[in-house]
Amino acid sequence: MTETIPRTWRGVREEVLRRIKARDWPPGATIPNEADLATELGCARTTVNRALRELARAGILERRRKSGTRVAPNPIGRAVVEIPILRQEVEALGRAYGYTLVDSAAQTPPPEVAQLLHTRGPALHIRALHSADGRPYVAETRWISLDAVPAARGQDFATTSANEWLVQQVPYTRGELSIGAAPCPAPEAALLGVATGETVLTVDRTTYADRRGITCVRMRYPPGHRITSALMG
Amino acid sequence: MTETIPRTWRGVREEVLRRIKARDWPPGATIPNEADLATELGCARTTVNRALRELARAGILERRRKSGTRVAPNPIGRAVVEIPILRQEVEALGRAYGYTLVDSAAQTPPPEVAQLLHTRGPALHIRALHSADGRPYVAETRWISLDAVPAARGQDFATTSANEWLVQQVPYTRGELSIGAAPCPAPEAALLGVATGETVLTVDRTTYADRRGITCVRMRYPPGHRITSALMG
DNA sequence: TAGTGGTCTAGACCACCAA
DNA sequence: TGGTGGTCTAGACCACTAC
Repeated sequence: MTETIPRTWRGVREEVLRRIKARDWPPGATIPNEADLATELGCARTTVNRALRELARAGILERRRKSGTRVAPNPIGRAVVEIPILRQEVEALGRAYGYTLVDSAAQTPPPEVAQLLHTRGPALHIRALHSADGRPYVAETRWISLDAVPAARGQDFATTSANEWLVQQVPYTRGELSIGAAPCPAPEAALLGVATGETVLTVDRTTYADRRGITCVRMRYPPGHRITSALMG
Repeated sequence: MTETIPRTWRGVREEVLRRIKARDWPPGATIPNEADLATELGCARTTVNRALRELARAGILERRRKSGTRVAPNPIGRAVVEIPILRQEVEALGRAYGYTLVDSAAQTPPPEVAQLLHTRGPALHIRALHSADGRPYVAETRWISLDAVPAARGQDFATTSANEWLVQQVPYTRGELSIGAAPCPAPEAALLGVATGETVLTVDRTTYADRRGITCVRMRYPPGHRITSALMG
């Protein structure tokens, strides 16, 4: 009963997954190298490489030159949270998008912001409210580094949100995301229509182009909002 | 000034990104096919394919047979949230992990849970507290489908958390994740040491094996906790 | 039906790194 | 320094789908 494995990279991936689940290759175990696997499964090493690469990206395998490939000792689930432009996010829900700039001014940012942005220079401080069907959707508090994005100084953020403008103008290469629940300060609480100090869902995001900090933003959502995502096993 | 692009898939990726950023290929535009790009850049089509595939996975490009490859009209940022086993998450912080089973009983789940799990049968209801250095880290409220995981009935969750046991025993194939801030009910509030009804960071997770619901769990974190992640541009 | 991406192959060389 | 994964190549065939 030699079961035939499709000689495709997906077939190889399935076979490897099967052996992991069957504990032929338990967590932490080193699996055969690419060349041996290719011989055993009757396909090219390139095909095995593709399969193992995908599994490594999914966190199932860990690969290192010379020492080989092993089954990840600690299975880790991953969820991919998508961060679209807010206008599109709201419109995708079939609701009318609204945007209001509250204030915008070049200032010296507080130390913690300056550290995040890797700059000592001035930054543009922006507060805005995004709404859906006329109701508060999210309050945005943002700093934009004028060192990294001098063009932001002359930009009018009353009609186009900084969110949208930045995505279109200044591609970032990496960033950090932090989600929590924190008390909402007065200005943003007023925008959201919640009590000052009420705990709200808070998302912090800092983005960089290479090593230059572009912007850091704090989004506060009114009660009931949920961030959803698919989970990958 | 024909600048030389490294004939590697990363080099091709950078060149494509450069053209997108330079608006040579604006959002929505169709870019040359793989064969033409390979000729122009002086590399094999396989190399171009790899580069474009990676960009498509990152959401920068959209690819379809016959109609070709185009720049994604709506740039979408993606963040990958990792969900390790709680014990490992706590220990990775250099803190002592603690686990306490609060109660565990087979019950008929409420309708909303039954719907999530795709079952009308009984389910195992579990409440537990995970702690770090003796302080509450997260309160877990879980339902496990006894249809999908009959072995859970005889399992002792007093020493090994359901979190850990399930990951080891029942690989899931897909799931859903939902993050929000919601009032904490009495039993969990007591565990976390917060006031009943206080708003706390709440993470809901439902996992499936194929189409069978395995488990759905609600994690409630005490004030101050943050979920962090890297952002991919 | 023709054009485009998706994949496989066999071979080759390189880069990294544990022993 | 040798073993392993990382990648490139040139060619081939296949699968999907817009026309």
